[in-house]
Order: sequence, then structure tokens, then C-alpha cells
Amino acid sequence: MLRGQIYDHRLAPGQRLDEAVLAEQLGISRTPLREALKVLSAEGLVDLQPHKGCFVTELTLRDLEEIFPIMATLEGRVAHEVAAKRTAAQLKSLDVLHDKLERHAAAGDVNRYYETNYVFHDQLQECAGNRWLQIVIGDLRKLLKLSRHHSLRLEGRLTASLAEHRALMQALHRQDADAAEQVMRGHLLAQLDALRELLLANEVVHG
Amino acid sequence: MLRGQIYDHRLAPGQRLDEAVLAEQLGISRTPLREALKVLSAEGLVDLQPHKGCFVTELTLRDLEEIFPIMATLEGRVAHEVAAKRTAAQLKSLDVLHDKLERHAAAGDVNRYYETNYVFHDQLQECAGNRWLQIVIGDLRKLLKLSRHHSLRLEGRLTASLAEHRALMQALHRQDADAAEQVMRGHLLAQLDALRELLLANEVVHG
DNA sequence: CCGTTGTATGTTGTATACAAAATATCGTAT
DNA sequence: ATACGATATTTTGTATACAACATACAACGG
Repeated sequence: MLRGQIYDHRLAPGQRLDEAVLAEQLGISRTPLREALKVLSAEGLVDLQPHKGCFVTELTLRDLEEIFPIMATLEGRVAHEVAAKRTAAQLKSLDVLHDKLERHAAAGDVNRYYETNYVFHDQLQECAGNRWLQIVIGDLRKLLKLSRHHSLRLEGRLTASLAEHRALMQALHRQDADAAEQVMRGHLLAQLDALRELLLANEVVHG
Repeated sequence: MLRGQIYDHRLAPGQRLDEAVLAEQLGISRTPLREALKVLSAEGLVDLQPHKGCFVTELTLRDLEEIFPIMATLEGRVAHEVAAKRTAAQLKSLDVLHDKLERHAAAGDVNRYYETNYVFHDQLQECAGNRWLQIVIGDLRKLLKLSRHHSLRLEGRLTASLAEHRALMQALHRQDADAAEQVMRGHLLAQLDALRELLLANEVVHG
């Protein structure tokens, strides 16, 4: 419940969380709430300051500049592995997901595209077969979900994203590991570029 | 306290942790203990199974095979960054640490070498200036500390490790980012090779 | 008038008591 | 004798009550 409220900004970044108030809102006592906050703190979603309080994490542009290159490296590695060791069945399941992406993009349905994109990356990690790599990437992705801004909302980004996915699928089909890695790295870094543009544009407007 | 007890295997891998017993041993009540276990669980040091209990994580050889390549990738990236953007002062501080490594190696002091090696890698990450990269690497390192086996104990590994560090320093001096990355990756993967050898040898002996 | 210290208030941190779930034990029946 | 089931016990999960700490404000002294 807390994760959900943080992701959709009902609990806004930077906001202080009063345990008593929050516990009552959730209809539980402070004990399990505190255990939950400890977990979220370890995940980096909230900042737990001893004797001070609990604050929802605020991701700065600088954080994004740091995290995305790491994601690019790790997901690039995933793509490399999958291209090298994929089975025909795995490729098939990825093709199915990619087709969904194509359809959602054609329909201009950004939300469904976003969801399917998430599933696709998850499936890809599954195929890579490295459990810990999956955990590390998952942890970082949880963090990135803090920034509600979706780069896909940017003019032309959806089309570009789809093109990158097409290139990735091609590389996977011809088992070109190096190409797959490069495409995936580019895919992630392009998202960062789009996000940066979005955030800086926002700054001009609001601050 | 718990982390310490887990690392030095006073709480052994696989062992079940009884909350009441453990709380009494630590001289605290179950409430703060449970909060601590939640944190350790998020770090991956213990496995918290709902309504079942808490178990100290056991790292298998397979886990190591998965984690070390990730570390190699990430620390390789660190080395790349540092080689590219290091200041003269940073290089100096790294040189100082490397000299310590040389001395401890010459004295055959494996423990001090291990400690200094830890500080060196930490310092290197500091120089890279990517806070999140440091966090991710730190999280993985905490996990690796679960396996008490030090590859340095293996015959000839100390010498090899030192040689790798020398090569790294040379790459940093001449600002050869690609070489630094390659050396670092090799350094981590060589540790995995050594560990694998150690573990498989143990298996033959014990079962 | 500013700085410091004491006190009051509120929030975090901890302990204890109780409820719910899982496991172990014992008895019974086949 | 073994398998199944009910009960008893242990252990996890939750709620409440209390203690410790931090902050804000006010009073006092310089």
C-alpha cells in the first residue's frame, strides 16, 4: 500500500510521514507500519532519519543522471546474455510481447505501451537467467519509478522507443550479442536524454 | 551487531533465527530486533519467510557465479570513469593506498592486504563520483561478505592480485580508461576463478 | 537586544501483552 | 504398524502503553 501511494505521489517526494497519522490512515498500528518503513528505507523509497522522522525520497536530475547509466550497463549485459544463449521458445515469447508493443504504439496508447514495455524488460531479464542481475535491476527500477515523469510522453519518444525495440529484436534474432548490448544501452540512455529534456523544460516553466 | 555476527558466522548460513532467543541474547526486545531483521532481509543477508521464520542467507557457488560478473561490470565502469576524470590529488591518494598493498603483500600479511584492498576499492568508487553506483556496489559487496572464503588464501592468488592492482594503477596513471576497465573486470573475474577452485576443492574434501 | 538555558510538547524508539498461524505431539482408527 | 486428525505448543504478527529523544518556545542573564 505504501509503495503504491509513493509511486502515484499521494505521498509526495520530500513529504514527512507521521507514523501515528499514517498508521491510522492505513488502519494498522505503528508496529507493522514501522517495519514496512524500514523495508522501504532499505529500498531507497524513503529516507529514515533517526529521531527525526521519515521522508519520501526525492530523486533529483542528478540521481537520474547517475542511475540511468548503471541501468544501461546492466540491461545491456542482459541483452548480451540473452542474444547469446536464448532458446527458440524464449525468442518466441519476446516476439509476442514485442508485437503487443507495436500494436499499442500504433494505437497511440502510451499507458499500455509503458506497461507492456515493463513486462518485456522483465521477461528479457528472466531469459538471461541471472537471478542477482534481475534483483539489482529490479531495485534500481523501483527507484526510477519514483520519478513520475515518463519520457514516453515526450514528442516523438514513443516512435523512437519502438524503433530501438525493433533493432533489439533483430539483434536477438540473429544472435548478435554485441549489437543487442549496444542497442539496449542506447535505449536506456535515450530515455535519460528524453527525461532530461522534460525536466529542464519543466524548470523553465515552473522555477 | 547482527551483521557482525552473520559475517563472522557466529550466526551460520542457513541457521534459523528464533526471535525470542536472539532478542534476549542481544539484550533487547523483539520489536527493534524485528525491525533490524527487516533491514537485513532487504539487504539480502537473511531470508524472512512469512509465518515461517528468519534464516541466514546461504550463498551457493551459483550465487557467486552470478554476482561476481555483475561486480566486474560495475567496478569496471568505476575504473573507466576514474581513469578518465581523475584529478592529480585523487591519483595521489590511490598511489598511497597501493603502496600499502605492496608493503602488506611483501610482508605476506593477508589480513592487512585484504583490509587495504577493501579501502582501495572504496576510495576508487569515491573518485568515480557516482553515488548510486557506489550504493549498488556496496550492496553487492555486503552480500559477498557472507562467503567467508577469501580467495587470497589460495596459493599464488595474493601475488596475482597485486599484479592486477599494479596494472590498474598504470592504466590510471596514463588515463587509459579502456585498459583500466579491462584490468578491473579481469581482477574481479580472477577472484571468482580462485573462489571456485577453493570451493570445489572443499567439496572434494568434505562431501 | 541577543544569546543561552530550561521547560513543555510532540514524535520517535522500545517493551510488553495478546492474537493468529504454523508446527509438533498424541491418540485413534484402519 | 501406519496413516490421519484433533489438540497442544511454539512462534510469528499486531496492538497498546511507556520511555527517550528532539524541537520549539519562553524566561532569564549578559
